[in-house]
Amino acid sequence: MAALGRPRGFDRAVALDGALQAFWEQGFESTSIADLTRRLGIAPPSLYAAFGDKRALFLEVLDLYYDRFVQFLDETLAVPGARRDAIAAMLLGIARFYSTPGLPRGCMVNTAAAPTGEPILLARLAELRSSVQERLRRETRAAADAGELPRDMEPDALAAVIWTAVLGMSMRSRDGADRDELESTARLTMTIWPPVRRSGDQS
Amino acid sequence: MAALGRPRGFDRAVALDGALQAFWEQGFESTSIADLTRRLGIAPPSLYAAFGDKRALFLEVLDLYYDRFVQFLDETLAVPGARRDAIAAMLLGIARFYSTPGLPRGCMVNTAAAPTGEPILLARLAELRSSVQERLRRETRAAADAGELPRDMEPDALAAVIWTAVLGMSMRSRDGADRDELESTARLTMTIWPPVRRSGDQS
DNA sequence: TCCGATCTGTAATCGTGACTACAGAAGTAC
DNA sequence: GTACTTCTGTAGTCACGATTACAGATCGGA
Repeated sequence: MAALGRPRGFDRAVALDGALQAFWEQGFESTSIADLTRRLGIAPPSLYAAFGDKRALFLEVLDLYYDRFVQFLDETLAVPGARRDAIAAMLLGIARFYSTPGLPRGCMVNTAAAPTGEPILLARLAELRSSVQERLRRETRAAADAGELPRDMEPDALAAVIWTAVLGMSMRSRDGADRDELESTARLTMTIWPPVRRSGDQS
Repeated sequence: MAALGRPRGFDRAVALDGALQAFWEQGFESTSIADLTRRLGIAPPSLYAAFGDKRALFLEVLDLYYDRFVQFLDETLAVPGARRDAIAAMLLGIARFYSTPGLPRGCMVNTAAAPTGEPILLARLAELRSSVQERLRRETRAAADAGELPRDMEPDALAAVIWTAVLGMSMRSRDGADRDELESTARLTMTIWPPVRRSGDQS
């Protein structure tokens, strides 16, 4: 099980996390290999041996980021009770996530990385966004099935508005919006969806 | 009045419009000088003589784009009647603008151009966004002064939500959302702001 | 017609950034 | 200890893209 040859002189997971920070802050294009080697304290050949080229490293970083984000979604949406409350909590949680001290501003998938002229990376980013949007649609459809939506409200249209708010909050965070402002937007956005008292509800 | 020396062999305004298209579609970084000279049909020295360097050209393009956008805002918001109706029309107009056939998708200031590593350009873009956001705030404050807002609704928070929708719609347009979807989002977003019957209103 | 001024096209220059050749170091297996 | 394998550090290579030098072209004015 022990690896043959000289062992790697750095922790791969730590390096990947460092690359995540760098790409998240500066995006794909303006994060140079020199930036990465300086930040991670390893020389270019080590980087290339461990992760492949810059694109492959970025894709791996994306997966890491996305997995964490999905885990957050799962935890937030798993709470029992009205779907509306879970989604409201999720939107508020995203507002807070986008304004977490110590983390880069906004969402890496939405705003930070825009590698124009890198079709493969752009496609992957779009795929991840699409996946989250689809997840939101599942939630609002479930809410509709549970009778939590007003009769004239399309679940897909509701999901689209919420998704639009997520994207917009990410950009506003990049532009310097503070936590209070984002939370306010999250709350106000949810007023689109009036709580529908279901037959049998208390209070 | 006639210029001295050999006259320019191309129309400066047409070239500027071509550069606008190119930057809008591809962003600053991945639009190369070669792209521009090919598209505009002029050689590099002519481009540099007419516009200065790439950054200066981009800034001039930005001004052109922004002036047109502000003109659109002015026209849409100048209609008499309830401010809410004007703002709803503006949001709907933006949804349509972001999905205009023949134009690049989304807003150039919001999404297309993200010249990471170009602080001056980033600052200018942020400045333009901030300016539009401030414009929205003026509108919602005016609406509040006119008694069009519910008592517990902060005009700045309302402006922030609308601005968030603008940013989000721009990104969704880039991701392929069609006109119907964006219009639906614009309408649903405005349900945040319930029309308040003012004393003396008819119907 | 001749001159100075300005534009145009070709073909460089020049810097930057991704990527790698190579020599040495540091492990395991025998 | 020796052979084999894999990592590390230095110092490149190589391509690409912004920018410009230079020679020729085209204009108004004398």
